[in-house]
Amino acid sequence: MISNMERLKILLTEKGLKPTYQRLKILEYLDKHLDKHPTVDMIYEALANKIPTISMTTVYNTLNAFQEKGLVNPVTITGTEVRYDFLTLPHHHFLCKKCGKIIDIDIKCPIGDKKEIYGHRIDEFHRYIKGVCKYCLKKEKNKNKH
Amino acid sequence: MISNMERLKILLTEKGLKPTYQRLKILEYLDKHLDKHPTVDMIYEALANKIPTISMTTVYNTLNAFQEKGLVNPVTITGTEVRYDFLTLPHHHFLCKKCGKIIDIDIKCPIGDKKEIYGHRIDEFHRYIKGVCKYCLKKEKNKNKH
DNA sequence: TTCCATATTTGAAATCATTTTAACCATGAA
DNA sequence: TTCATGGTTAAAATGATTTCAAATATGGAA
Repeated sequence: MISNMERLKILLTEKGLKPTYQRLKILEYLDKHLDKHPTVDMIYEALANKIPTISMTTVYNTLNAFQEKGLVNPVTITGTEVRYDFLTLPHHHFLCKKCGKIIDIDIKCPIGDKKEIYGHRIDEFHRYIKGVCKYCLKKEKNKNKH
Repeated sequence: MISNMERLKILLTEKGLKPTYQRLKILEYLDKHLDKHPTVDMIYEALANKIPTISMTTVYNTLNAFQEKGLVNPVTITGTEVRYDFLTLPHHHFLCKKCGKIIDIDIKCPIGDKKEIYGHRIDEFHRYIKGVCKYCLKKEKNKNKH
């Protein structure tokens, strides 16, 4: 049975990146917190406990390298910060304007598989929705009851 | 016959913004260059000729005010800069990775009119595509002929 | 029209995220 | 062991955006 760390090590090597301790730890964090869509800062803060010498520059460098290799996708949905998304399957994002949570959403759409639109070649297809998530809607409803 | 400037003046007043000279000029620029999706800098540079005293701060302030009132939409498709989109009808964006141009696209999609998805309330629905525009594709083709 | 209160504009300074730089360190090959 | 290469680090530089306080413009009331 292959361990999770082994899996991530292989992933880095496949992408042509040396599996250094810092890169592995950053990748592990992204993998463990898929739902968080963390910022550079969140990753740095979380790892600084375990790796006291880690620097912001390393987190920036690493995320830029991951992005170039297609391991990670920047998500600029909030408009004020860059969040990072560990790439698994293509999916879309929902930003809750109340709690700020970013929720992964699967939207089926006929354009999804097209390779071309109005003569332009399609390489990437991104979608995002802003609104209020069902948890915040529920809270609002309960508040109004009293 | 109502002039274009009158129309923009009315638009500002309707939104609760005093139609000052600077705001009118910025709005006029946005209206005249719908296809450009300009940055703060592009607007500043273009207006600095006509209004030598205008400041960056004013352009920032004005765009932030326009955004709050729903006159303008920030477009973060390139990942390195904020482009501004003068709101007319809902539409989507195509970024050409060769020439950097942002092209407005009309995509029909069944989800487009939905008010809810997986229980979350939909307020805004954004979509963007990255690829190579038809003009750059044509250039590439011609190059290969020789 | 003139005066006034208020909102807007302005340039300078402050802030904040990100990148650059240069020194240091780790790794693997000769 | 030595060397070359690439990665990590902290400090400094950069660049976009915001804050601040003073100056100015605006629209309403007298």
